[in-house]
Amino acid sequence: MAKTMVRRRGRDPDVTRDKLLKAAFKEIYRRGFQAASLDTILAKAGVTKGALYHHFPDKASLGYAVVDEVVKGFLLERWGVLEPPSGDPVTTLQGILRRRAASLTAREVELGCPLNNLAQEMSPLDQRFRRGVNATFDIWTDAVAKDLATGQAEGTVRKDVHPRKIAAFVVASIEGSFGLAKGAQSAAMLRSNLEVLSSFLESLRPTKSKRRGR
Amino acid sequence: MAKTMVRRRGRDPDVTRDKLLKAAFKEIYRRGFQAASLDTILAKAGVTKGALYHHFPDKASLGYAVVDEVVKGFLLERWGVLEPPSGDPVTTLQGILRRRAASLTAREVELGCPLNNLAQEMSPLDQRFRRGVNATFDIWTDAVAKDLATGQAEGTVRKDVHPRKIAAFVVASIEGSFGLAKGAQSAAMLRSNLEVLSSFLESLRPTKSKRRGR
DNA sequence: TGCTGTACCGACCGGTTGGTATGTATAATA
DNA sequence: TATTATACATACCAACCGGTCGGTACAGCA
Repeated sequence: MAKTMVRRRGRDPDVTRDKLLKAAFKEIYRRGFQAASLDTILAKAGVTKGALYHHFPDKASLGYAVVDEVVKGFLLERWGVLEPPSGDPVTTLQGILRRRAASLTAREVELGCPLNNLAQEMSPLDQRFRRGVNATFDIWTDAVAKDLATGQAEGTVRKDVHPRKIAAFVVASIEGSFGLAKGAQSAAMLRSNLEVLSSFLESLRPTKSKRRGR
Repeated sequence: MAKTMVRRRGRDPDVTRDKLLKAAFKEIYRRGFQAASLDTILAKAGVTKGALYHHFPDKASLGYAVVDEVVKGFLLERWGVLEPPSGDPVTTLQGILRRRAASLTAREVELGCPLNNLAQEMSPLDQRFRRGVNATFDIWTDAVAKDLATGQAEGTVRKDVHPRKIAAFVVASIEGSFGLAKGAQSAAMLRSNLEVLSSFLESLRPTKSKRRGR
């Protein structure tokens, strides 16, 4: 009740911060972090420079916050990392791939994966960016690896696969596919690559022929 | 003889242009194209602004030239695209992967693939960059696809694989692997991913068991 | 020898950048 | 109600950016 009170002007720090984060994300997604203009972000957010520098000490910190509070959730949600595992991991992963392929937007094909963009641009230039971005990639990879390991325990995944290795490869292939498709501006290429990855996942299932008993 | 004459000062346009290209490549590789400073490039090349703008109409054109005349050759050479195909394509590709994994430099792991960097940064911002970068990716993909098709004709590659689809996936996986490894700053991760890719390639060979006839 | 075009030099320019300093209205507290 | 801290607003700044422009040095040709 006290929180929802009158609120003259835009004077709500949480809302202001959020507008900043959203606008910054869009601008960074479009032009990259270094080329992103604070004035543009400010104009888009409808906020002044004073407000920005009240909430963040500098441009870099705004970027870190965008990674931690916008991009991270965005990615984890889109790749089903937040959902609890169900059924065998190969089928689950293939389902995610299929759904992502079906729901691609033109903007996604044009601009690629926001997390990967930041990773490529900023990793060599700023350790904190690198760590922030990488932490998210690790969460994703770990989730996939864990699913695969569970699948092995349940007999839906071959015993000779190394879960972490395969998980890292899956993530790399996905990001690489987005990257190539972004260069080629081709949703078809992206879908095709995701299909090939899906067939690769298929090969992780145990071979049914022969050796029934042990 | 006339060409090798006295040459007072640095007054040799080809040499000057080359210094510009080399210095620009390094600076762009380090910081990205947009963040690359002409003054830094000039200082590194030991050339003045007048010389730069004599050889190139603007910064973008310098960038295009770097792609066409430096990065393209660099990449095609490193991935064996220029070498004539020999033996079965799977073994050849695996060999290239192994050699690349063995010869990785710290700088490569830190900065990633120069062509992919440019592709990710500039594709959405500049059509000419996009086309230039993409032309090289196409040459690479085509070469792999052609090898695979030849392999199919010679019986060393399964008939049910779609050469271009697989080739695109291979290139995407390689670039994705470099990208992830760059973020993680891990040569080990890169090597591991290339190994997984190698095992994927293995699966493209015809299955020897059963159906001997036909 | 004089002329012309190429290759280069470097001072300078307007615009944009991230960042700061000062001021002020509002909300919380005493 | 007085005081203080928060949450902005705005004017301003030095540094740097890509790009321009007038001048110069030299090479080849008439």
